[in-house]
Amino acid sequence: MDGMATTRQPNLDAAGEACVRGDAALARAFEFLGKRWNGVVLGSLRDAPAGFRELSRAIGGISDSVLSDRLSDLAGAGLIVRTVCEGPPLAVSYALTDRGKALMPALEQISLWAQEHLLQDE
Amino acid sequence: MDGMATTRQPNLDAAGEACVRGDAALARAFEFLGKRWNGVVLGSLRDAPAGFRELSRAIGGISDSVLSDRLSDLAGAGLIVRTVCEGPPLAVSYALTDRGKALMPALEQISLWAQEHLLQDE
DNA sequence: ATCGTCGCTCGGATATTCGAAGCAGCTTGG
DNA sequence: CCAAGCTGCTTCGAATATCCGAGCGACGAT
Repeated sequence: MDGMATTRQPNLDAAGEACVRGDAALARAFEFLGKRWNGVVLGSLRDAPAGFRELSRAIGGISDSVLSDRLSDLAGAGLIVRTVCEGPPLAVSYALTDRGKALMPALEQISLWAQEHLLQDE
Repeated sequence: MDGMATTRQPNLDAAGEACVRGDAALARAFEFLGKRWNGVVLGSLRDAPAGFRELSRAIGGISDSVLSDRLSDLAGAGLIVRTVCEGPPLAVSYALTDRGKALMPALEQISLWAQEHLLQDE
């Protein structure tokens, strides 16, 4: 061990910081994706817009309050839009924005990975 | 009412099951990725194995207790391995397994998305 | 011996999520 | 008409998850 570990160059350089290995961008992304249902909600919107109850059912296992929260978050972040269809029957529809759509390839990749490596348990 | 679903057939199609719009696989994946730091931890391990403190610093903002928890989770799920290097200096090293490595393309995709669509706000 | 680092664990605050219930408006239907 | 079901949420209390700081044993350097 003598030769090698004496110095520690791994990720601190004299100048200062900003040596974030894990990608600051990745970290930023996971401030959203790391919330319990955000990823799944986005995935449910992948193929088509949907209403509140529709999402609730499609996702399964999420509570109304949380879904409402997630939807607000996502809308606030500009990943989805909430559209109210007046008419009489008063329907609401959530859909992906461009920013949200741009995330779909990543989600598909994850889905693929899950299908191959996480089939149903480990 | 117009359109669809006149009767209460939410979204079951005749063929069989798997009508889960959001992809069951995606949902499964987000049982891990949806936990607050899991994605970032994996991302930090992308290029090279690392020790506990090293990860703690590289990630920044995570507490020891949570990091420890995440590491256990990930190890339990078979995405990373914990290797103890005896010697005297007693070092521990966490590294991705094959399963974990297989997830990297997806993470890169997410990172890319974040760089383009999530540059700096909030 | 004293200090600093590494790899964790423990305890207690604080934030997040859950699950059920409630409310208003519209629709079916008896 | 009025019960009963649907949709789109909101509120509440309780369970969980996460955060933060402190501490412990082992080791190396000073």
